[in-house]
Amino acid sequence: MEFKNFNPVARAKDAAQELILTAMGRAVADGTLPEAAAPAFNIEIPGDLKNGDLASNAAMVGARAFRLPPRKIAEILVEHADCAGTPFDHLEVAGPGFINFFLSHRYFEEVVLAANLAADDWGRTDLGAGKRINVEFVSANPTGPMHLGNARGGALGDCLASVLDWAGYDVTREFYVNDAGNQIEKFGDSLSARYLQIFKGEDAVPFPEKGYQGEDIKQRAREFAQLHGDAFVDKPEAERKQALVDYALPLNIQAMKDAMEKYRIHYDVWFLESELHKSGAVQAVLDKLSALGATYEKDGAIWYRAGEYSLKWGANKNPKAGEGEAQDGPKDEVLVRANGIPTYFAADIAYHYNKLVTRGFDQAIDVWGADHAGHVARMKGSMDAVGLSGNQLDIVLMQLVKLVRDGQEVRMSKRTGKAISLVDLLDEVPIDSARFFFNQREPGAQVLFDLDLAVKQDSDNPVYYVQYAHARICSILRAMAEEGVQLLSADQIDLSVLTDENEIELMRQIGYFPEEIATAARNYDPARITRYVTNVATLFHKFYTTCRCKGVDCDLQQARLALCVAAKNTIASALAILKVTAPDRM
RNA sequence: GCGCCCGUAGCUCAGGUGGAUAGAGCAACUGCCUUCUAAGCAGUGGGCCAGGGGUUCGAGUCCCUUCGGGCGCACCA
Repeated sequence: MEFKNFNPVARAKDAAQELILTAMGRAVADGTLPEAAAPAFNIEIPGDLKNGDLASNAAMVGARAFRLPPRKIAEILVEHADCAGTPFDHLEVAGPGFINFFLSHRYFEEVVLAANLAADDWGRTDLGAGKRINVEFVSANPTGPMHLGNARGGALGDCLASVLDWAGYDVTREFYVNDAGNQIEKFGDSLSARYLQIFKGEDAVPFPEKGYQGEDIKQRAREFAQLHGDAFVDKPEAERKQALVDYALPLNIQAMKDAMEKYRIHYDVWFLESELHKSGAVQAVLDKLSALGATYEKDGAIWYRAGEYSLKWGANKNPKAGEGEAQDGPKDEVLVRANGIPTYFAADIAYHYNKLVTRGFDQAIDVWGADHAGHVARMKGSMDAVGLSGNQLDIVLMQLVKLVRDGQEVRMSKRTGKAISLVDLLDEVPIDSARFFFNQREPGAQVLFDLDLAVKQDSDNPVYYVQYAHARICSILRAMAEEGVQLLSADQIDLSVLTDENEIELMRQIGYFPEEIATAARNYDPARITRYVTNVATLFHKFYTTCRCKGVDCDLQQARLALCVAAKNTIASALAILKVTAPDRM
């Protein structure tokens, strides 16, 4: 049997579907059911496993079409179903007309086999069929240190990318560096003011009102002053600013790269916004929009006719539309300011055009903070406007992080620069803990990050619960090796002896792994993986306390060791997706 | 004011396209270490799924509404 891309759950569901359709056909053929089109029905995993391993509502939704009571239809279908050659042992009718499917033991044996033999690839599927996806995340401004929100965005984006990779997509991780435009101007103004203050005194040089207040700006200015002394004090402002930015920006970008690497995030691409301006890509996309009639001029600026493009993606209507704007559409957007400088929005359109056309990605995913929600509709709409499709760009909106310490919310302030930075966080909290925490909640849910809990090195911290399961398995394998027990290959072992309830439940959970990854990929929700791996750990701990490997008869011992290896491979792979370490001992 | 997200145990949260008796982890209480790691396991208590209407065989899930949180509505990014 080939276990590449094996997904037991998907296969069982397909088999169940097939089984019902075949039974329906037979029943119609022999006249027990009237001639009727097969209704659309579900195959699902029941909440209570007493109701079978899988269940279908086929009889209930077919009541109208077949003009018979649901239970009667269910009985007819079960009578006409043949489980031979399927993953099922038998079928039952229950409740108001559910058809419940009970898996054969062979199914569970195949799960153990697959998880052993596929080894590091257990869990992978070909759902994505090699489609090229670009996942862009964090993309923090290089003008200052990254904050807690970036930490969540990093963990989320990186794990989302992993999950897509495991689901068979060809994934590129990307960081968009905003090294151009307004905020770089502000960056330069701030640096210049701090530099001059060093030589002229803080009171003598006014700090720009909208400048960056952070200590990091002062630090860069001091470093620059140590290198160049007062050589730039009397230079023209533009020249001084340029020199300061040229000095500080690469250092800031490098600092972000270092922090991300420490956080175990490795980007395939660091994409510079400035390249889009230099290469003429921004101008090209402006020309294209203009040729397609999506722009107009007003008050010296070039505007984007948001209209139906944004509306299609759920944008607000603009209650006070100005002159030239559609009265019943969303607000139009400036692409090129009256001063001739393109806006961030213009560059962003060019950037996504670059992803989808120039670099030929099939799909782009952006992970954004919820504070950018207002940008979603017009960004997707602009893809339609340049002749692509808004469907090719998916935005994952992430709610912001609340930090709790000593039971108190720690307020973050961007303005004073007193926010807890990502670097501070990583100094204080173990990486395993941080990555696990940030992936416990779905993107749309607010995260409460409890610093005290994250730092704790005990069982209150859920990451250790999972890691401990892995370490325990390794410990069993070590103990067996010390006793001189030879591990047979899983396909040489009689797995039919694994009949304890705890063994069955562990095997069942292990079998969910590929489908769990696939669902996480489909829903862009890597938080499923932390919940899943916690479940596996729970079932392993139960198995551990009731089913011993040491001191049992040889056949049972081999079978249990194979189950241990299956659990170990599953936990290790799930943790690998999260980029959390899987220790051999604790 | 307009729009988006959210409201489930004391706390933090799960509950794929509506399904069978609403779950987990913390916290509280009670048990279990001469045997592969007790960072573990077993058990007890705890709920008008924010309130109110509707849709149907069936609603935590879908629709409307009220209340209560969060976030957006720039020639910022």
